[in-house]
Amino acid sequence: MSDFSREEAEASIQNAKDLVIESLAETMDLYGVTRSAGTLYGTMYFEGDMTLDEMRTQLGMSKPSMSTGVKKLQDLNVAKKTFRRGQRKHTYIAERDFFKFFSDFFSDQWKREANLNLEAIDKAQMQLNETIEDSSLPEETWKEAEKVHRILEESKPYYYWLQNLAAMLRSGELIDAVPYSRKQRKS
Amino acid sequence: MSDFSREEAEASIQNAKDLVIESLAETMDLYGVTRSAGTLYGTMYFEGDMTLDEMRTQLGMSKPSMSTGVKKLQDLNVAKKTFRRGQRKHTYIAERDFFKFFSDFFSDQWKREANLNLEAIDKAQMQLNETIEDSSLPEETWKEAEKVHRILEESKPYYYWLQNLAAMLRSGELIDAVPYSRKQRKS
DNA sequence: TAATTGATTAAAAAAATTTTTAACGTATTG
DNA sequence: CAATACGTTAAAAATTTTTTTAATCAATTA
Repeated sequence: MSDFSREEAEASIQNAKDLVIESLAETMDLYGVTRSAGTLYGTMYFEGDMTLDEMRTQLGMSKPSMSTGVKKLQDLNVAKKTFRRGQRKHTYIAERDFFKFFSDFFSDQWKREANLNLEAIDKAQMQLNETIEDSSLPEETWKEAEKVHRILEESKPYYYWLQNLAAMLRSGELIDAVPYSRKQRKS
Repeated sequence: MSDFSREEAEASIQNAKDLVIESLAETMDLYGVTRSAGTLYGTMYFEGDMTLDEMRTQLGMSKPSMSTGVKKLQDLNVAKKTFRRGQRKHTYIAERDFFKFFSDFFSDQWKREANLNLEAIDKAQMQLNETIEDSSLPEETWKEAEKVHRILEESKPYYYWLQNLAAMLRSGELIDAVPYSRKQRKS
């Protein structure tokens, strides 16, 4: 039976895509990507490789927007430059492997976070030691220095843990330690 | 020996704190918190409970800023309202347990992300099925519908995996599966 | 219960980010 | 090697977000 005209069917397909594009864009917000770059990713997600002009046509935005958008997606490793034979324009394709994205993104982020904070803690503790070792200061003062030193010391295990987690994620260990299928976990 | 005056020592302690406050604020950017709310958290991190007016004095900002900042931190579960005996003003204290923060934050975020996308995928696939089942359409059209359907189907394992990861994180399983100490992992 | 203090909401101002238009540089092709 | 097409950078415009001031609401106390 023929419920749909061809045009209706194609509009319906586009509508289905849009539902997911919306949802992907909303998600990518959480990964520090603007809504428009997220929508661009979602659009590319359903296409083969695309030129900047094709993107612009689909999204109705300017070409520099596409250029910077693609750049952001490349930084995130979710878009790659491709070669299309006999095509003068540059082409780009979306990375569809979310596991790879997850691993790259969070292992980088967590490693950076841990290193940044541990470095600050080290510097702060060295500076605090100068005060702590100075016996001529009033009790109140070096007690405060010791308190701050202790608070910082107590936070270190978290950052070590985060470094270890990042390493496990990068190596693939973590991915495989969690089941891939639905409701496989005990209830 | 007396290298420091008391004032110098106190300035030095504050300087040490500031190093870490800066670093915490930069980190919290990654968790969707504005720089100023991040700085507020860092400030509270080294203090006991604080009133809005104490915060404002320390940060040199307006009281409504403190009010909305604390609210954001409460939403993130990194600040809690406390009771200070005989204190009319409200007081708040920073949560220092980063493990708890990590678990709460990411298990929520990942669960939301998985559910949101799986829901969109479901709706999209149902809509695509209408086109796929319509035998009167040109081959090109239902082939496209099938392709999109397949792409979506192939992404599901990732979201199931993410749901499982979120559950493992919430239950504490994941935290304990990763070592807490430095360089414990094989090199 | 009136007066006062403190917190939040609303509206305005300020600041930061995103997007576009326009200019520029680079590379490809005839 | 000239001409043209493409991509990126720069500057301007537009939008969004953040912050503040002002007003309102709520609660405590005298």
